[in-house]
Amino acid sequence: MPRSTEQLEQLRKEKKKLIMDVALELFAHSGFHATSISEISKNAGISKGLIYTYFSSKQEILKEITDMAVEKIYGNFDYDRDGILTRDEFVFFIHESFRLVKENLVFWQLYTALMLQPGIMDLLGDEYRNVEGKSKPLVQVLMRFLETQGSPDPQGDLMVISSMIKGGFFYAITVPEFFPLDLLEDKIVHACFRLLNNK
Amino acid sequence: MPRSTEQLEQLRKEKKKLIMDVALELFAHSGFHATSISEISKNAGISKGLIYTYFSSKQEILKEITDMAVEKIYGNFDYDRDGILTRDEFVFFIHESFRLVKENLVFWQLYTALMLQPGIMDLLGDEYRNVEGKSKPLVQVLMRFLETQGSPDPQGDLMVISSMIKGGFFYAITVPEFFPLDLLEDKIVHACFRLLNNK
Amino acid sequence: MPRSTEQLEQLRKEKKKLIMDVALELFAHSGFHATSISEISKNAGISKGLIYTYFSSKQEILKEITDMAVEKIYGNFDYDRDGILTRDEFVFFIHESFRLVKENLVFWQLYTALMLQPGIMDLLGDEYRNVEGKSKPLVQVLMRFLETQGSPDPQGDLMVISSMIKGGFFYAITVPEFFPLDLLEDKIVHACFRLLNNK
Amino acid sequence: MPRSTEQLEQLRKEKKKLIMDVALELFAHSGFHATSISEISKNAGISKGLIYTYFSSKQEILKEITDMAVEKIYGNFDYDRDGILTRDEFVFFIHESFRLVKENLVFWQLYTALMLQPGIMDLLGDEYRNVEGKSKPLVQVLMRFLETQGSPDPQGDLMVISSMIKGGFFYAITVPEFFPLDLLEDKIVHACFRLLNNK
DNA sequence: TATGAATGAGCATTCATTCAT
DNA sequence: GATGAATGAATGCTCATTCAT
Repeated sequence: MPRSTEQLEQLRKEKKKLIMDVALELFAHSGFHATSISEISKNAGISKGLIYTYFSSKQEILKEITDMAVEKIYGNFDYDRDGILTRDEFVFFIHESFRLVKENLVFWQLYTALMLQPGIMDLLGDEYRNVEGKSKPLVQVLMRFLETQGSPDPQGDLMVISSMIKGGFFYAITVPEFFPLDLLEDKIVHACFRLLNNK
Repeated sequence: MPRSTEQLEQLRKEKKKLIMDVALELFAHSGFHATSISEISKNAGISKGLIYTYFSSKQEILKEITDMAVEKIYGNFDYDRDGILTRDEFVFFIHESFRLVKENLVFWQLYTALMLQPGIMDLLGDEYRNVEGKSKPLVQVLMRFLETQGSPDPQGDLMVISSMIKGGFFYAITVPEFFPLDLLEDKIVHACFRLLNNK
Repeated sequence: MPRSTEQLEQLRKEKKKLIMDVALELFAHSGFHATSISEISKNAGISKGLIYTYFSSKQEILKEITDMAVEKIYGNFDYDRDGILTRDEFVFFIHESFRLVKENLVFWQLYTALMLQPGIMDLLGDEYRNVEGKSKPLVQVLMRFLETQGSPDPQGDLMVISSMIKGGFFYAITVPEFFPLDLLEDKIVHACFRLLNNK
Repeated sequence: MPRSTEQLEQLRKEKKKLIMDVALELFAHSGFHATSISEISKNAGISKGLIYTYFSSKQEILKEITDMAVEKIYGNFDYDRDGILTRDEFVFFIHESFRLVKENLVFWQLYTALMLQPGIMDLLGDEYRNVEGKSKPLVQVLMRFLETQGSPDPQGDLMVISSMIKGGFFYAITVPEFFPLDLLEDKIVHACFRLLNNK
């Protein structure tokens, strides 16, 4: 007699997650192409063939990893609320962003590496636009915030602040031991206000 | 009559450079693993076998590309001079850095992608430390500059300014069309002084 | 309460037949090797595993298909009766043969394809000799018929008539739309008598 | 220094032919799907990889085999000349056809097996129409011949004669030891005239 | 009986590398 | 120096078969 449907469903979910976790780790560490299905299966303690019960191809593993991460990351990141950021919300927004990056370091490492290799991004098709697409409103929220703060040059400040945050993320992802991250966050928040206050 | 030794030497150098240029372009565009020796040879208009008279392996091409680029980039970048930066020198320093990045976009793209994949970095061995190693004094020069400018928190400012520059580079490398780069540079320089002035 | 033994037996038989019917269709359409057990199970609406309670291997499905078809086809084809064919019986014999082919087109297609691949035939072992073996008396009956009809060259006529019938079957199997089959049958019967009459 | 172009060209041609010969033998014997590239390479005494220097895929080997055989077979088979067959030409035509089949038994075995598996034929694309296409005028020539011979039922006779020849070919291909082939040819030719004479 | 997750050998194909010419 | 034929290990993937449930 077959196993109960729920049991099976549960089993499938767990195994799928296991594969994705292992794959994410390996992809981030050695790159997509340098990671073989064989390696993934070995690290996951399963057979090569089983992977294909859960994913139709290596690419699909990548795709689903991206989807999962994007869902997980942006899912509960309600930066947009009413579209208007107060000062407190802005502080919260930056710290929240850093928290997300720190909590998903491995994914962001993979994602950043992916972004630098258009060849792979193309494989992902529309999915990747999830990430890029979802970060666009973020820029708009930031822009509006700079305007409400009375910045005399919102566009210039946006560039500078975006760069600062992006750079901070980059340090967090590539050499987290280089700067004490919590300190870096504070300094960045602080710097933002210093820039805004001496309009 | 055999050609003179120098002529031969010259020919070798040119061919080697050709191979490295082609390889860099392809590595940056499609990634190291997705680029085959066959492709490199085809794009360089030579035979597969010939590549192996210049390089002992595919990895060595990557290694030498890194060496060459580091040499070329940091070779004539005398940011250190007397170890002390004046304000003008600081401005020059940032613009010079951006110039270097813009002029070698493809290399930096490859290099950044590489940095995100320890797996490949490890293959390169000590060579990669050239880049990291050579950038350390840069940080020190910056640090001293911040101190001479009377920054009340040189370490914090270093973090923030480093992040800003790194982030700017990242935009330059990944989405150069996103921000007008020249403008971005100016804004970053300007922001630095705004930060330093409102100590 | 358990079902009666016969009921169970009946169920088993029906399921087995279902599998064989589905398999025959798929084998004939895409070939033995290109048809997977997975596909068979899907088309039969059962699980992969269940197939193995009815057949010990993929090859065995093929074997049993052949057996079944041969049984079905030659089982109620009493061409032999008293071993002597009258003219009417000869006519009936040819039409009956065509009917068998037309009614089991898919099987004959598979069988003919199989015959052309000794590799697979070998796998089937003795079973295939069922078909070849059973067709031998057929040839003898034919031979005797030609003799009784006073053919001056029974062996030659046997070759020619056998070829004609075989060729007709081939057209029926591969391009049934090429010749109107009923017409073809008539013409063949007619040709046989024309050949026999102008001894 | 590289080998001379002609030498290379010669080498390539020979090796390509070797691969195709071995592949044809194996395909005909065990079928396309049951024959692995590994087997082909082993039988040809070369490495697996080398096959891909000459053919881009397994399918392409099949395609080129078909092309080659069709070229070879129909290339010097001028059945059409002036479109009109005399009696002598008709005799020559049948014997020539049998000769072609006997000389390329293995190919025709493969080809016939292929025809019975639409799945594979589709892989070949337009190429296969070469064979089918080239045999169409043949039918027309035959038809005209029957008319000039004063057949009262050219269409019926075409069916019967086509079947006879096709069946003869089938015996030649599948069980050449069954009928003495030369005898079979004569009997078929003879039967044709018997059919035509007793209009 | 029936399921489908799991296995692992096998397949077509790719590619860094070697070497005879 | 220069070529490209040749190699064979490795890759992504398939599939007949097994087995815990």
